[in-house]
Amino acid sequence: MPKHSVLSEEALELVARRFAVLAEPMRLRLIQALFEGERNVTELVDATGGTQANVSRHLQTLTAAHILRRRKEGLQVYYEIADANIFKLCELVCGSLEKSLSQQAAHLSGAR
Amino acid sequence: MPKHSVLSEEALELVARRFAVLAEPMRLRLIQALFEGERNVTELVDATGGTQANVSRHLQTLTAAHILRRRKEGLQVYYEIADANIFKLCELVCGSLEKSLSQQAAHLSGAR
DNA sequence: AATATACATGAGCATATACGCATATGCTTG
DNA sequence: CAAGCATATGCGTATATGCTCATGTATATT
Repeated sequence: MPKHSVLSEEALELVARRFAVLAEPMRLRLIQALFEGERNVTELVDATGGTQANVSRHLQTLTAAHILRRRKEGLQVYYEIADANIFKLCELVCGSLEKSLSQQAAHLSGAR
Repeated sequence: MPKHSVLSEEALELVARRFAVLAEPMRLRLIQALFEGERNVTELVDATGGTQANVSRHLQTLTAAHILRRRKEGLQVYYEIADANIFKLCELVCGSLEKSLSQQAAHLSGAR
């Protein structure tokens, strides 16, 4: 039995889709802005510097992916991170990145 | 001081780029095929069912992202996973996915 | 009820990228 | 050095997705 189970074609599609949701700087900015707790759309627009329309769209994408949760309160809509795994995911990728970058740096500085 | 450091715009771009590399079913298939060790291109073509050209391209993308490592041996080129974080990454995403799916299932089955 | 505010969404444009086909490159062997 | 195999790459096409502008919808206020 393999250590890692083999995923079906549909499962791979889903995993890919999930990575794709995280593959957008603006969405990462939004996630980052929500690290410390929930915020409404206007606050997120201010925090990210995006247009209201664009922010709203990305929030929709993140919510559809169950990464964020939506809470309506009167006129405002508050979003917060719904999937705690996001924190670990970001940490892991950042870790990988640091490695890649230090490798590149070593390469550039002429280590051979 | 925030628990999670705020990333610069360029850093976010890099993180997004990294997620984008993983956001392709064929590349995930390749990674999966390499879970148990290194393989050459022809083997990977057979394992994934893709065309040689396409597999070669995706291998290049994964290697440029430092996710795979390339080793040339005579006529063949062997690839293997270079970044062990990939395993954890995939586990995390699969975990998130299961949650999302079970939520959707609960939703569909009429729990409210 | 009319108006204002917060958020969502439809349409259109621009860009990116996966794929297939054909061909090039690199290495080995006779 | 010619031929053959393994791998890489240039190019064209199709499709997906992000962004902006304008407008729609819901809730609150006067």
